[in-house]
Amino acid sequence: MLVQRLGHLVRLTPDEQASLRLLEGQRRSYRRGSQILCQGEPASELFIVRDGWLHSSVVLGSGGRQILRFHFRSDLVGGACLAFRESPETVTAVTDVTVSQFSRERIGDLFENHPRIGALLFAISVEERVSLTDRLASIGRTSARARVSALLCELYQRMRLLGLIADGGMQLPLTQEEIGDATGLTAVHVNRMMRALAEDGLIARNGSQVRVLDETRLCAEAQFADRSEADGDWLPRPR
Amino acid sequence: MLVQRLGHLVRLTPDEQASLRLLEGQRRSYRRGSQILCQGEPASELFIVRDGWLHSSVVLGSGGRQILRFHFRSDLVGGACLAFRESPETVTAVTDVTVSQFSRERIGDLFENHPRIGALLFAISVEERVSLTDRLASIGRTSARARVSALLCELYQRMRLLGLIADGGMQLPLTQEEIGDATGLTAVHVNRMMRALAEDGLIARNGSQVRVLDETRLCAEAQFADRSEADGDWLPRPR
DNA sequence: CGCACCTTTGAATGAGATCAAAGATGGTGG
DNA sequence: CCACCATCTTTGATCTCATTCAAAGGTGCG
Repeated sequence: MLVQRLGHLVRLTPDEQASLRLLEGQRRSYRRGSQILCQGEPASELFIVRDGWLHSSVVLGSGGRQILRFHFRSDLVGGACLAFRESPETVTAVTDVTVSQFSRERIGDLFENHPRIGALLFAISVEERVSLTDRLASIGRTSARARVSALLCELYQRMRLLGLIADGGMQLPLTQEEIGDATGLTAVHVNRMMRALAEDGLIARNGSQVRVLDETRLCAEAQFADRSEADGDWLPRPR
Repeated sequence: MLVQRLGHLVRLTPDEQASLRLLEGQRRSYRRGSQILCQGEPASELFIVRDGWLHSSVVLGSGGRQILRFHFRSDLVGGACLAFRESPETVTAVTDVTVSQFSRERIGDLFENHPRIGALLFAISVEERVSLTDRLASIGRTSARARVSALLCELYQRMRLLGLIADGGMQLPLTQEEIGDATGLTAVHVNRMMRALAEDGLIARNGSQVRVLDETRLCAEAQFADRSEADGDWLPRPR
């Protein structure tokens, strides 16, 4: 599945594809709510999401929690172990999940044997960094309503890329508290904002199902930046 | 200077060092206030800071600006062009600066010829990502006072690593508006927080000079996470 | 010296937090 | 299959931190 993700930018050679598939051997499942990685504990394994949702978060001394990113199918999780001995973040299963697990030395092998894959991994990491900076701008500089809208836009567009949207509706397995932790708001205020968005006809809710009724307006309110396509001209030749 | 930065984790081979130094040929200077990269415009060049401060920021439709990160000597700037045709962020000179400039194809070459350097670049990118997530948690989940403290802690520790601290004092060439744009606050409120920190004996100010009087307490108030040392065990062999 | 920009301070306002409690939902075990 | 309990959502009232607006000092540069 990482094959598809990286293959977005370039056509991978059979050899590259085979090496990537090697990463996806060891498969594990976790129950919703379980912690796959824990802030402050040693970590040297990475994960590729096969199925389900996870999120990574940082917990502050005061008890506050900031959710950094939600992870879906084909996302690479736990990359922090490539720069830190102890995990700087906690990774939690939002739903029941299945992941592929492998040790960070495999990443070193990839860089060595398939420089272009290394470069692609770098490009993906840059993409996620930009996604983080967009969130930062959203939380730092926009209203509660815009922040909730922005999160919905982000999730909606990412799920659409994965083909997880059925006629405008997406399954959001998140509590309002989790949405609050992702947007820097309280659960109570998230509730009010969601209700307001629904009343204004931007979205419709039905249990955990959310339909985006007016994506254009939602993106506008969110000040959501739709990032241009990636571009692999700079990549080294495949080996 | 990138040599020193990457050489932190491992001992670079002479060959690796030479290749890195090739990046630092083309040198350019910019006046304080000038924009080196501009959000939305095509970009395919990267920069290494030689001297001076820059920051990268995102500007929102409403006019709000979020400063994402300050860049010092030996920082690599503009990596976003490795994943996006158009720059997702603006890079501005905070002071007069000198940078080395090179095209993104050079990065491709590095990945190809020196896999370990590719991996090191990846590790650095992970480090900066974590720094961003710490900022995100700070802005999303802590008080104004803590946010300002956290920014001061971050800058203080980074400058110390670069040897830019003279007996507890650092030169902060930032306006309070810039500090506000970095912390998600208004300039007015930044002013009040700085004053409060000074009154409480955590810092002392004198023009643009800031001395940290009680680093322990400042870090505690900031809920500042001092990240553990990096670790290069997973890196591929040098070529 | 004078102008532009920055810092400082005060007062009024407002967005979002907090506190509290009443519905809704869904998973589990009897 | 149903009842119960935990968890989540919804709503109202109040409070607080940060913003906004305004104007008076500072600072440094041309």
